[in-house]
Amino acid sequence: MPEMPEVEIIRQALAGQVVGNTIQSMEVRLPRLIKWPLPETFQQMVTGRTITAVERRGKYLLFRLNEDLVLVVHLRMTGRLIYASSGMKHDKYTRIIFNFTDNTALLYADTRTLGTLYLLKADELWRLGGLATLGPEPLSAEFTPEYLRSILTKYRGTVKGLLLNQKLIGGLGNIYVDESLHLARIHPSRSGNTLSDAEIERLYVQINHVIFEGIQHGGTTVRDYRNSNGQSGSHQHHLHVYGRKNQPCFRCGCFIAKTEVAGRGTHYCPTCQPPPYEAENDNKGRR
DNA sequence: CGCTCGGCCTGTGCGC
DNA sequence: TGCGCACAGGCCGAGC
Repeated sequence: MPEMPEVEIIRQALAGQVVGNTIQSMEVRLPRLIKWPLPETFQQMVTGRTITAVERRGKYLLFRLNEDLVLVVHLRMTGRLIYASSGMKHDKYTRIIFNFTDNTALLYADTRTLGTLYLLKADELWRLGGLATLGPEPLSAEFTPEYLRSILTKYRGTVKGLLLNQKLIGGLGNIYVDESLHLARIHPSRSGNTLSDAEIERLYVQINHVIFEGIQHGGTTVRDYRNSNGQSGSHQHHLHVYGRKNQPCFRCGCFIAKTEVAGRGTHYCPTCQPPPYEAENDNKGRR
């Protein structure tokens, strides 16, 4: 579900809603979502703590608590965090509830229950593998054209597989990968090490562009995504290929195709994004 | 080591 | 209409 822009929108809203709130009690309806420590321990440790900041790294949300504790939440495919005023009804997908002393609450809801929660000491975040190994994020100073080139040139798998690998770039997911490859006019099945300098530059620009626009539009709501106030984003109205199978490409009018690349449903324009053999011969010819 | 793929879950939508 | 199957925005770990 949520990719970096959606998680960032949630973070921004929650930062204004829950910072300063103290957790009075915690209700665990589905213990298996709590991966560390044991649910009972988690519950004891979090009770009485105050939220001091809400941060994000890649698609992870980090709630800083007093006494150097960090509550880490990953929403996976269908997780949602909702700030609830007192008396708000919880739907049947509400799995975990943090009740605050002012009678408001933070609800963790999740349809497919793939989400994960952790509670760690600030100096033990390295224990969380996926978080500790996150690569540079789009829009950050560490994410440069040179960095993108350095990882592409030694990558023999598909460029889509590379972009989805959180260890190489943190925060991209299926929608924004398809969108950035389309705008950069690169076929998702191309091998990373076959991209020309011009293609790498275009890809760099478009990754930052789609992530920036996604945040500007409050995220992309395909089905489950909502911000912490329960509102949808609007970036789905600005998508060029994702979810547009058999609809005309905005650039050339050809029909958008859908296949599978890197194990994921993949949308692209067969004309604007020429398949590997063609594009790679093209590059050789140019050099 | 580098990369691909199945599994984890539940709900929805499509084709027959 | 009803039913079964494929697929869904992510990640981890097994396996090649």
